[in-house]
Amino acid sequence: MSIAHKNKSDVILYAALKQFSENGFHSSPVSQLATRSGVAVGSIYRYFDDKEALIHAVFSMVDDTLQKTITESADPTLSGRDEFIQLVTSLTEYLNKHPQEFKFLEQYYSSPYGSDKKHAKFLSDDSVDLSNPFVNLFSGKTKGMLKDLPLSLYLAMTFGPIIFLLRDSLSGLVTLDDCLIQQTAEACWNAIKA
Amino acid sequence: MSIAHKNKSDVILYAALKQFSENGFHSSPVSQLATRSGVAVGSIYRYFDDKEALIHAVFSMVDDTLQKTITESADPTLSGRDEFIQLVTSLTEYLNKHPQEFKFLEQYYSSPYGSDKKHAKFLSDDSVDLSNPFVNLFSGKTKGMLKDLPLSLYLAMTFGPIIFLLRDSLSGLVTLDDCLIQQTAEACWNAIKA
Amino acid sequence: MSIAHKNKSDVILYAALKQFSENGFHSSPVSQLATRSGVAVGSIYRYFDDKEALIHAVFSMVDDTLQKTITESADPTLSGRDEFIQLVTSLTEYLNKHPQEFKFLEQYYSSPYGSDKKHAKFLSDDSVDLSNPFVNLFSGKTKGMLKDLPLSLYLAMTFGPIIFLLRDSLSGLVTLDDCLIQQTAEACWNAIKA
Amino acid sequence: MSIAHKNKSDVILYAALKQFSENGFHSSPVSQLATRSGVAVGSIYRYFDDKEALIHAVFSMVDDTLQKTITESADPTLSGRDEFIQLVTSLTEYLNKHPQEFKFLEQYYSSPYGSDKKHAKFLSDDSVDLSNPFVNLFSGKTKGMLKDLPLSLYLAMTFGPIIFLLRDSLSGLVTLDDCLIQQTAEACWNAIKA
DNA sequence: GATGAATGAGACTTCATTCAT
DNA sequence: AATGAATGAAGTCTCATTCAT
Repeated sequence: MSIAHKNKSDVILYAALKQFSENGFHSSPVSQLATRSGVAVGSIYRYFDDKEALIHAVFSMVDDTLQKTITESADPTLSGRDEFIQLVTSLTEYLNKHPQEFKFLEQYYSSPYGSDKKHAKFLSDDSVDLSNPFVNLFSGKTKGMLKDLPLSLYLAMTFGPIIFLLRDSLSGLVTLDDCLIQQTAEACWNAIKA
Repeated sequence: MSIAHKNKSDVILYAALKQFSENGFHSSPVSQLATRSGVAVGSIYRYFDDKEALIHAVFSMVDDTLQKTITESADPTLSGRDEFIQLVTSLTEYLNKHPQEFKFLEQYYSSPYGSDKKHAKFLSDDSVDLSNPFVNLFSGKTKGMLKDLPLSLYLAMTFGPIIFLLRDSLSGLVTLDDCLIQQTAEACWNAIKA
Repeated sequence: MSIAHKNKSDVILYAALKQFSENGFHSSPVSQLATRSGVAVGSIYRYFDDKEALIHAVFSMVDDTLQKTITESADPTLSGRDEFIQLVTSLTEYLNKHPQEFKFLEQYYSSPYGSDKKHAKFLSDDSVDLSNPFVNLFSGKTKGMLKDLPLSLYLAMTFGPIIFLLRDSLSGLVTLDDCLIQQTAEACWNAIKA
Repeated sequence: MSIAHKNKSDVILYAALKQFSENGFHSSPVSQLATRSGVAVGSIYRYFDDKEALIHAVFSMVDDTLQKTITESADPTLSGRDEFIQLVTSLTEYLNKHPQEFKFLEQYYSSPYGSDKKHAKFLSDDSVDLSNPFVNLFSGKTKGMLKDLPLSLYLAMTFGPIIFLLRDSLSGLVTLDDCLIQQTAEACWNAIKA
């Protein structure tokens, strides 16, 4: 099915993701979103209550895909260490290959729009959410393999470096290749392993 | 020297820092900056070319102070490990006690305004800048004490977790006390030590 | 004949009367009229040229019914005074029991839409229209019973108080019961009787 | 003092009164109000929070002047009947000479904006407001001179006919000259006198 | 005949910037 | 130097109307 036959609301969502990640929310007038979507301004308001609703909808789309990606990469047959490395690697690779999604998420979480959600499930400290593969991992299989630290620190030592490197990668300061990703994942593990 | 006698441009800068960190660039009309500064709108334009110039000036002010703070906390008499711990601790404590500055920097770097500067000196990968105490440390005293990794990864393993925790702290998800800061600094070291 | 089998254009007219009287012309988007009518937006445009035509059509419907009601209540066997009282009472009771119609008329006449028609037949000074029972009454049977005043003043002393009270009734400032209606009709008569 | 030197907010208020009375609230875009005021759109928002606030401000201006006019025309030395005639005459003459004010008030009270105030003091049933010369009159001097009717009916018999005639006058259906005004005032009195 | 998605003109409002005082 | 009233471009959103299905 060609893009021309896609759901119009999906067309708008993708165009908005592009526009937002390139220009930011405030430099993305609805008129421009409309142009990029190939629809009229009014049509956007048929699918989304207002600009804010559109932003949240883009977030949901991005977040859902990210979650599915990571969840699918979790391999319970691996050792605790190897599953950790695997998860970190998958997450980093995905975001590195999807810079628009990464930029959007960064912007969303640091904006008033995302302050509710605080952190996305995969980037967050929502410690009760066992559906998060990372939280699940830290709460289960790795017991005894890790230093005794608060969950929030496990998460900070995992996501913090990744996010930092992804930013540098976007800025062109760093080339985030497989080797560097591997090194990063191992360093993260070393930071928290017993 | 009381605030009343300060340079008028400094008064504006401080008021702008407050306003920007609390409300964001786009919810900070110049008229409001003027009110909070206790000056007229027109006066802001005497000291700064336009709103964007003011934003960059606030950044310079914040960045300068941050640099000075960290540079002053560097203690060459300590061992490589201890100096690292010391630097990380100082930086984290400073930003934790100055949430306005942290919020401003976060916002600045994720905005079009800060995309030029890429990363502030202390949060960055500007690898040639030996005046940055971290770069200086990784390039000198710690030689041989660390795994052989790219500088950018050293920096990512240092700043990434801090920034992540500071965000969580601001969101109220985590209490960033001395103990957690100490644990974090040590974990960072473990991540990169040989 | 149930409402479901009514003429589609009548269904639209009734829904529009409701909507207009409750929300006013400008807070009644055609889409909402469609929803309340249970028809599609496009269908409204099959029966009415545009929104303005619909408004005029609602007026005609309301005005026709009102005329018929009053005309039917005229009783030529009564004395001039009693027929006057009877007409005033009927008109007031009808409008008091049909607040939607009254609200609509008020709105219509005070809007650009109704400025053409000036005044509805029953509320007007259309002095040549003998089909209007009031005009008919003032021009015939009551000759000699009334002070010598212009017809427009007869009409003003008749309809003015009624309209005023109906407004107050709608506002909840007054309870327009049978007693008050009777008192009003008599006061109107006293105002103009010889 | 020429109009050019008037308070700018007054200039806007007068232009708005004109525009609203001629075209109605909904056919008076702020851009047109600005043009007629000879100011930029933005300037209107310096003086009034939004269009609604402007509408209310126009009402206050009109209502204040009307109140003052009527209050000043009250003559306590006259008999109850003569003071009543005097008040009715003054009110009618004032509104007849100020059709813009009359149109505005009609529109205001029949709009959502004026539904709070229900009725203006001089056109209303606010029965406790003795500062209203009419209410004051009906509650005092005329005791015993009037039929025993509810205050709301006194008011309806007073204002109803006037408003009706003023509408007809605006429509050109009637010429509201001194003679007709006098006849009306007397008919009103006859309607309620004992 | 009926439908309702699509359109885009136009309304309201904000706010960076200017400039006469 | 300081002031703040004035400006108008630009943004968000609504809704009457059209037209392909």
